Amino acid sequence: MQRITPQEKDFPQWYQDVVKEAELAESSQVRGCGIVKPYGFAIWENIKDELNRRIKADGVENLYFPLFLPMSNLQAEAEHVEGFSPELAVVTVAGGEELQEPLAVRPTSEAVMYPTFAKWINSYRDLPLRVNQWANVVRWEKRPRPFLRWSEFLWQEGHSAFADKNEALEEMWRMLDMYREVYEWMAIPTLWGKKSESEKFAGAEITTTTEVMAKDGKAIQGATSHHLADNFAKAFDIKYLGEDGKWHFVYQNSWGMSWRTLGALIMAHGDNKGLKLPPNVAPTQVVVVPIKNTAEVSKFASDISKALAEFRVKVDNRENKSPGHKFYDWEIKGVPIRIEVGENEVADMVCTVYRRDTQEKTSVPAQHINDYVSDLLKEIQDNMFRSAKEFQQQNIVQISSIDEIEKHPGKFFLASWSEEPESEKLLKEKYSMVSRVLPKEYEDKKPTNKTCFITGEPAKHDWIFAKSY
RNA sequence: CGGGGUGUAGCAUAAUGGUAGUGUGCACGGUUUGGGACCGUGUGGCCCGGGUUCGAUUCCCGGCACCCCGACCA
Repeated sequence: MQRITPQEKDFPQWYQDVVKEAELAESSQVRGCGIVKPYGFAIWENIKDELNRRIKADGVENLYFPLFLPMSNLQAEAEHVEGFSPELAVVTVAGGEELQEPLAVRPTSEAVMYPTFAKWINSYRDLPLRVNQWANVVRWEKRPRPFLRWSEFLWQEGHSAFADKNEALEEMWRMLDMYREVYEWMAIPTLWGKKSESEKFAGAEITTTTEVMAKDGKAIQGATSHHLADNFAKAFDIKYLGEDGKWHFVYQNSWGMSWRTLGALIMAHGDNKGLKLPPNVAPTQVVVVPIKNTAEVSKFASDISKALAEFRVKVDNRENKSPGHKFYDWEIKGVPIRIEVGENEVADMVCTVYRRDTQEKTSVPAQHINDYVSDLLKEIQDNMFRSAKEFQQQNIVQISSIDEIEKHPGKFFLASWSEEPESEKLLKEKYSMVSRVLPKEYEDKKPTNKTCFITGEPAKHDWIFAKSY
């Protein structure tokens, strides 16, 4: 029975199948709002814990601001309101009464937090202010997709204010580095750097991004770190009295990563057997499957799991499921290592170890199982990153003319670009593709070609282009 | 918001103007267990409103919901 559509047949369907069959999430009664099931949420919690640890280690404090904000707050920053109005959810009635001023449900919290920042910040001694919140936000998107673009989603959003613009810029890049490292911790390589003018966050001066390549060659915007300059400071009147005795506007950043990371994780690693999880993120790193439920085999399985207690290990003791059924279940869920134990293993005092990434089976003496698993988890983690990196590099095609795009469906493109907004519009109309990122490593380099691949005008930098989710 | 499609059991599906069938799941009993076990018993269903008709799950009209394609999308 084929429960998962092969990737090569219909990639979006494969994705939906994996989300369902791996029991990550399901849809709810409200269109576009998803229910994250325990297995999916456990993965998110692992990512979240890792990210939260890094955020705190960088000296940022967690706090919490409300879900609602007065509509007028959003209108303070012109580009910001223009960018977010179309996807707002608005409350007009509360407590049985029509509200005098409607309340927006936050689509992001700049306009929620910054009026308060204006109160908190008075002196240069109050800077830098660096805070973060874990929260839900709502963006009523036209076409939702599980994890990647649900109407409501969980994320963290960091917000900071500095006296010095350069200090702010340093932080923006440092936070982007943090996101890149978290992705690498998930065995996912990213392409990272600046966004183009048209792809910037509404209200930002600079948006930086980590772009992930899905297995179908589409891009996923993995996390973003923005420099807001003094745009919001002026809109919300956030200023401080400097050492010079004069008033100055602050320079601000905001940076966020959502559970879209799960979508990236699924699409960057998954195969036709289902999800494939790197050990760092896997809620269960090792599953022990007893082939038979005899007393001896059960005891052996239990002993093995005790020997592996330092890892996230689980014994699948379900009595009414055949071994084959259990194998499929854990493969769909992407558990990195499966240990099969039956009468043969008991007799020989060995474990049959299956690794999800390469699908290989090995026989390992029971007394060495802990060392073996310890090494193998590291090896799987490294191997998954290596193969994802290799895949990424093999699927970036360098082109010098826009016409070459149609010869390479499902690829990323590296091309020298004039950075003209009009040329990006043309690219979008013709190939439904936009710029994804100006990789940091190319920012200070001359472009490979002198002329723009779209317009033929002088090129400024080499950029990455791709279709996106 | 434009174009197309679909609403039948928890899920997946079939047939039908006259008592709605199958698979799967679920529950119970038994036999099983080295790649999605088997037998038996049981559980459970026609999106909403109106019209035509002796009779509508079926035909017609309206509504609502969801899915797909497009536009939109830190």
